[in-house]
Amino acid sequence: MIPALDTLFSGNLLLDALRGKDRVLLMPLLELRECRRGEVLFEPGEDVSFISFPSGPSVAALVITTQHGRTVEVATVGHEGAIGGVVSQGSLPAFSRAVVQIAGPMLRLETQRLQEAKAASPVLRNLFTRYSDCLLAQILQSVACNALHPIEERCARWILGLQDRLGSDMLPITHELLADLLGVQRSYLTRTLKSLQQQQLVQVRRGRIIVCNRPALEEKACECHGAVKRHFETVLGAVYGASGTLIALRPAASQAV
Amino acid sequence: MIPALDTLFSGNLLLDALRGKDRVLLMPLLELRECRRGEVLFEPGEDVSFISFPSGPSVAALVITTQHGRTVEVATVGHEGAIGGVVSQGSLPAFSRAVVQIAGPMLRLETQRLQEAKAASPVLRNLFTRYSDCLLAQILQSVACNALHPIEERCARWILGLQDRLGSDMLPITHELLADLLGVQRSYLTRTLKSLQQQQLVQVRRGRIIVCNRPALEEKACECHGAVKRHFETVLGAVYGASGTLIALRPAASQAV
DNA sequence: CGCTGTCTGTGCAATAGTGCACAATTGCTC
DNA sequence: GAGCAATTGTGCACTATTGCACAGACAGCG
Repeated sequence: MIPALDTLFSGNLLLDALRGKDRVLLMPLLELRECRRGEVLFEPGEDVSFISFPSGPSVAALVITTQHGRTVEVATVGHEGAIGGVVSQGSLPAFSRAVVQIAGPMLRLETQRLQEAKAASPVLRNLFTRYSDCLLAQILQSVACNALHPIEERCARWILGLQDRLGSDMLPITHELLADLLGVQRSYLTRTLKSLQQQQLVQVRRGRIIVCNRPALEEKACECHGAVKRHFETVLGAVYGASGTLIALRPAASQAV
Repeated sequence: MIPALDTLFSGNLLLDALRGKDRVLLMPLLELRECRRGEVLFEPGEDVSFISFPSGPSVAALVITTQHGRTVEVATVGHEGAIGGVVSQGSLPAFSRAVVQIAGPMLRLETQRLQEAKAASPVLRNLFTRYSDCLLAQILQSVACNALHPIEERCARWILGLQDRLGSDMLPITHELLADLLGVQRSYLTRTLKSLQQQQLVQVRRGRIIVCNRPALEEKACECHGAVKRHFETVLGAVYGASGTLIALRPAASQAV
């Protein structure tokens, strides 16, 4: 049905970690969709009927909008994971909105099918349990990050995260959008980016941010990026290691929920 | 072995929701422990070998400590839930620290035993899936809350949450501790509480905060308290309804992950 | 080329929160 | 009922961030 799925790599690390019959079980159930920026995968209150696996450079996010219309990103998911009922186990109403941040291909799987496949395969159960643990870790770290860290550090963290997912130095994003995701004023974010640029860490262009000096940017960013990455490595390192390698681990004491 | 467990109510709403053979399955596996404030249930990096069910007025929290020694609470759990591997499904290293905030009895269950019981009972699986979805909702909302809402509102939210769990107007907590949980300076929190007191919402006493005007406090608090409560009601309302009632729902559009 | 809409840069006043020092108060213990 | 340790109150200077207004720059399009 979908030709791309018979080739070896789907472009999603979770799926590409599958082998043998687990692969056979899941792959035929996937539907490939090209998603535009801003496309809503599900709204708060909806029953989430499908899971999306960002493939290649596409990125989706969970966002929360307040009564006053301000928004923040509460989780980001790229080709390292999946979004929609992964943590909340499907069949329950979504609490947040899911939006496509970086356009691109997404592999879509009905929640119901995933549940069945998990019921049939311990490997799948294990894989998704591990991923949702990592996603949770990311979210927990964000609670702390938003409470404690100044915008400049959080901005640097966010840029690192997106770069990891895109695998490119050029990040296609506007100040406006990034400000929304961080939950700050656009005009202040512009100043913050200016500051990062003056420190030679990034270059700011219309509609994109270019990473110039990744190591220095890691230095500038809060510890959150590294802490989450380490948890991914601990919990999913072996899995990802088998296919692509998302994670370049810096040796450090493991941090763990 | 533990006499209290044969009586009808454990003081934990999740456990008290159980009936018949599910109850019989789980109850004998519980160990009652009296926990002191500050007691650490598990540390980051540890394999979480047991789940704790706060009973009655006891409250535990997940907290994250940064490199610079600042801490924040990332989740709170009282008698409405359980802590430790509930979301992260056990057998994976904890990402955050779990600490007892309000001393009291906790029912403890080995993670392994819970997994076995869940394997044997669809009702248990359903119950814990629902609870972890709610806990996740709470955490997601906190990401947004910490990014967007000023301390006064967050402080009011936190007080409401603790009052719900304790079921009392008198909250035994110091400014120091609360400031840590909110991730702000103690001296600033003192001023914030002063302000709430001047608005007749609370009374501040040494080592405790007394709620004077709950409705007005709900008005002052950010929407986060209500949003999370509504999700609990949607997802677990029927369950809790069967035993105690944690949740006094205000009619409103449901918000949902 | 020139227009137009989007995106970015910047000025300025105001509020929120930090960081620290130290005084005042309270509850408890002996 | 004095003393001690923990807790709370407050002053002050400083930084972070908001909120808003508006000018300037860029990219694509006809």
